[in-house]
Amino acid sequence: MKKTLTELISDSIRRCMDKGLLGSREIPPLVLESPKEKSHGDYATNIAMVMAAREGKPSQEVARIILSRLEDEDGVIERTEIGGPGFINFYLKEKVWYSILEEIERRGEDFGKGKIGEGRRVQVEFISANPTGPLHVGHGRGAAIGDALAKILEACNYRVFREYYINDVGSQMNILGESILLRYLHGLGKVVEFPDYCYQGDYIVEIAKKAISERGDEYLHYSKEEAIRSLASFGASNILRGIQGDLDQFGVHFDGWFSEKELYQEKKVKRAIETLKKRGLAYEKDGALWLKTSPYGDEKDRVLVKDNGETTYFASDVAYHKDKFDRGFEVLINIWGADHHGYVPRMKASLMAMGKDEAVLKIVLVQLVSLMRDGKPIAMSTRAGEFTTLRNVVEEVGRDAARFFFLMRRPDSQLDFDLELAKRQSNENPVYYVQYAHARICSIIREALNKGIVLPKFGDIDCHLLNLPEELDLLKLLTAYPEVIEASALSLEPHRIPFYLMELSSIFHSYYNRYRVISSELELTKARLFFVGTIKEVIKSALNILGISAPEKM
RNA sequence: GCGCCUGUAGCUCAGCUGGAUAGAGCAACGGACUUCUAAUCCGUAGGUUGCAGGUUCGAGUCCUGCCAGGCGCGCCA
Repeated sequence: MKKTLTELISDSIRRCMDKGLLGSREIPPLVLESPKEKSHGDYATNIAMVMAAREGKPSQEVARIILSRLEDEDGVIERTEIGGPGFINFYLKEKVWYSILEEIERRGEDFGKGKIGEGRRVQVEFISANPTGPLHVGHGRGAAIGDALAKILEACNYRVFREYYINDVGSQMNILGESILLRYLHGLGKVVEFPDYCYQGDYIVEIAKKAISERGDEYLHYSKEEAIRSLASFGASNILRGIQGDLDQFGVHFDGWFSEKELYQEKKVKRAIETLKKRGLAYEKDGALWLKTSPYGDEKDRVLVKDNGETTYFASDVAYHKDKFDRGFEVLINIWGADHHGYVPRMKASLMAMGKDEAVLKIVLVQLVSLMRDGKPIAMSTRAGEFTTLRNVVEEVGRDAARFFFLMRRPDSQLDFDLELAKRQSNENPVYYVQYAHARICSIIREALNKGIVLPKFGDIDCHLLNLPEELDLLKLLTAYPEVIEASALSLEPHRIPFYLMELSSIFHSYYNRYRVISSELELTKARLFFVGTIKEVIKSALNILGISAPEKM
């Protein structure tokens, strides 16, 4: 609807310019908003005020000129007015809102989907936690956001590929191997010291036990280096399986798992470095090889190959991102923990060094999660790490509540996650509030069927019976649903959808308490029954995008 | 020291990319179940948008400087 109206207005402005009524040549970006105040119409635009300065005329007059050439062929506009400092307010005819009901029926599960993606291939890389331990709540937030964004983009006609980058190379792998080896030796009765820098969690002990039961004392015959390397790889694959299990339980599935180790095995890091050298963007200094990132906005150049011949983590990342492009992705979205934000400029710079536009890489920074219980923070030490795993949280509060809580806030604001609140089945908990609205509608429909009422189609109802203020508000919200999805996709902000759901549910609950859907008046019953059915569909669709279930009974 | 993020009601947070009188939920108080699910609803109260300037018709939103909190500034990953 917004789109239709926007076109009407810009057509009008164009006509005014053609006839010389307006002096400007270009139409500034047209902003159409739904005013909070109902007395300001269904939609309002500030275009006259924006143009006023350029035109050298008072904004009210500009507004009058624009309105004078407005041609509403389809007859969607009830009336217009010029308000306040020069807003143009539009009041639409009721029939406009009813048309959404027909659209929801016609498009079914596709309602809400848009096409701004134009089939572009986008890769969403998220979580990408090192395989050195189980996922914690912070990863959970990244997982929920990454997965929801992927679904949002899919709904906007992007072709989405979800990928997990496995950081299975480097010093943390050595530490993993060493940690397991020490537990392994201890398990075989050797006396060992367990240093602070090693991974402390009990899962390391479990992996060591597993190594013992599967391989016996085999590793005792290896050299220390050999044993560490072998146990690191044994441990990493075990931990990775655990991570996959955790994600499965959380309902997150990847299209691809990309191993850093394979990046090296396939010589992709070396080749990426060669490419950069050829472009004259890598140079040697102090025995190391540097990438010129500073010309592209980074504060200094970065090392690709250390003076000892080893490549840096940055080098693999450069190669990894080059590989993403080589695989044909047009847009890259990385979900990162906010503690990596210092890394953003150099990553973007490296893309520019490869001749890419930095805008094709979008990095969503996700802030920390503070776990709480009844308003009190839970200590997050590595030592007491057990309770902060994603698995434990999901087991305690459930998948739906966990997802909703993770998605409720803007990614870049810190999140307080209260376990007791997430479990509580009461009005303090927004998850159930939304799901309950869905279940209630299902219940109404069940009741109607019990009474032998045939579920109506759009063609069977008289929409004009739906003229209560609550009904019109709900219709307007349903109309806005596709716009919410699109805005989430453009801003990469999934939290807009939980907020939309809470608002929709709120008006529905209020409507439910005040009026009856099933009554003795058959025509009214039919109209309302169809109407609440469309609300149910939209709630279900939105929950589905968030990866949350829409129960029919609660 | 430099950089990034955050600062909005007692608490947790929105605020549609600069719009009209800043909004929700929770907590508090008072009400509503013989009617499609009370995991709900209705009402009351709650604000110097961290502080000070600036930009303009108009600022929670943009620019500058402070203050507070978090994070980052490696030839670690």
